[in-house]
Amino acid sequence: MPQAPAAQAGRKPSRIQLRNRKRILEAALEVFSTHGFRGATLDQIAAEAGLSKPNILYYFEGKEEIHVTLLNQLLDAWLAPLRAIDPQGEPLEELMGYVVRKLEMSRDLPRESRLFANEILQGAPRMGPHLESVLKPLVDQTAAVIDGWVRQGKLAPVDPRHLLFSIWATTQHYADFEAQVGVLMRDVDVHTGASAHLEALFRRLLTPGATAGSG
Amino acid sequence: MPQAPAAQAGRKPSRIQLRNRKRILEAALEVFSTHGFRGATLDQIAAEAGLSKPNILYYFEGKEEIHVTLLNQLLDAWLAPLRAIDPQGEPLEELMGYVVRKLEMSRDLPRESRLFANEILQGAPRMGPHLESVLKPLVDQTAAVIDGWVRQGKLAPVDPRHLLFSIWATTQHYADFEAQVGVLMRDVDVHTGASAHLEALFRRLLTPGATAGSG
DNA sequence: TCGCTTTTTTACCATTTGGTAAACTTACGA
DNA sequence: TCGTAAGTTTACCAAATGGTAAAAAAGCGA
Repeated sequence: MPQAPAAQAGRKPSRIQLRNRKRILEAALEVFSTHGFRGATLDQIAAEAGLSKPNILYYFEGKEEIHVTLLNQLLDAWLAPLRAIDPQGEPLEELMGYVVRKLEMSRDLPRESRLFANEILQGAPRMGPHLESVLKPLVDQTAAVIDGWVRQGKLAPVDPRHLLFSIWATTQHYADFEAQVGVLMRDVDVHTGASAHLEALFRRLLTPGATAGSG
Repeated sequence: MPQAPAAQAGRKPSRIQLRNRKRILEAALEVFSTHGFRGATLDQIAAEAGLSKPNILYYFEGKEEIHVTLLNQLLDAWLAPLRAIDPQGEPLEELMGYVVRKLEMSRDLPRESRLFANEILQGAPRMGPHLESVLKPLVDQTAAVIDGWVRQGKLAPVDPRHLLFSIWATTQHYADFEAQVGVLMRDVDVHTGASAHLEALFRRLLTPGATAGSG
């Protein structure tokens, strides 16, 4: 067997291997996040990575493997802030901290956000199982924590899952819909305004006290 | 000139023409919204529409024209609820009504939402000018109305544009991220829960009164 | 029913694109 | 410095895809 580092589970990747795999994933992130899976081509990724197409296929089995690798790596980083919520912490501050961290991720890692959005938008064809096995248990667990906080009266009553949806939606919106946000808020410091706004939005929702009922 | 109804600006489209153009656009909405522009193929659209590929190209100049037609038709419907906000109305109820209408659209027209999301996600390559000429003026105008309401003390202080972003993000999330929402809230009545949650979220934000300041 | 227009189908094409084979070059331990 | 393994390039391919030409088939007013 003269060559086979692509799917090779063999040990100890060489320095070159490490460097080039990283380059490819970085290039692929750029290309996939802006064009989606089918919109991206291996040629684009190759050009962006400064490698030839066959060379890329020397490191990865195919287009799909690159995409899946990216997605799975991403999900971990993506969920880190959620894992960081401390059930022992002060409920309101734990959740507000989560909002802030998610907004920062949206600003600092917009490509990752868009990659993820593209995948989910198209029905999560390459991520469904992962959502089930990784995301769902974590969300169930977090939802239980939040429910506990609500029952203790430390938070205003909320549906934990809808709360998470709102946080994800509002924070990631700045990355995913950047093209639109850019048209509507030209040369303004978007992040600062967003931060203040989301701070108010979620603090008001979650602060316990009189339930703002309506007619 | 034996044939040319595709780009033809000529008058009076025949009954067949009307019916088939509608079929094609319906099929294209289905296909584009799930696969994105580049991910969709004319063959898929043709199959979905029950027509042959060349027949589709008899009615539209090409793939791009179908997409653009869909997008422009969509934007109008999409902005209708925003136009429906009445500057003379009761501020809080006008905005809450807007939230409700947007959430209903997300439930009833998820494909349209995803089509739009796909386009914006990829940098609005075929919609940029339209956003500029149609969306921006309308948003500027609405922002002025909301600002007025805030200055009159009828609403808690908010940045109108960030408010709109939050409304769009939270409501459209249920359509655009349906694949994820479905994993996390299996066989639950998502819409009802979402409605109650967003009602609380935005009513608390917007109800004037003590500003929920923080540290 | 005739004759003309509109609509649809049958064959094709050129390009793009994911992927492969095999030769060639470089890295590196002995 | 030499030989083997790792890495890279050149030259291809088959399938998919957007699109076209032209003939065949409906429609339809007179």
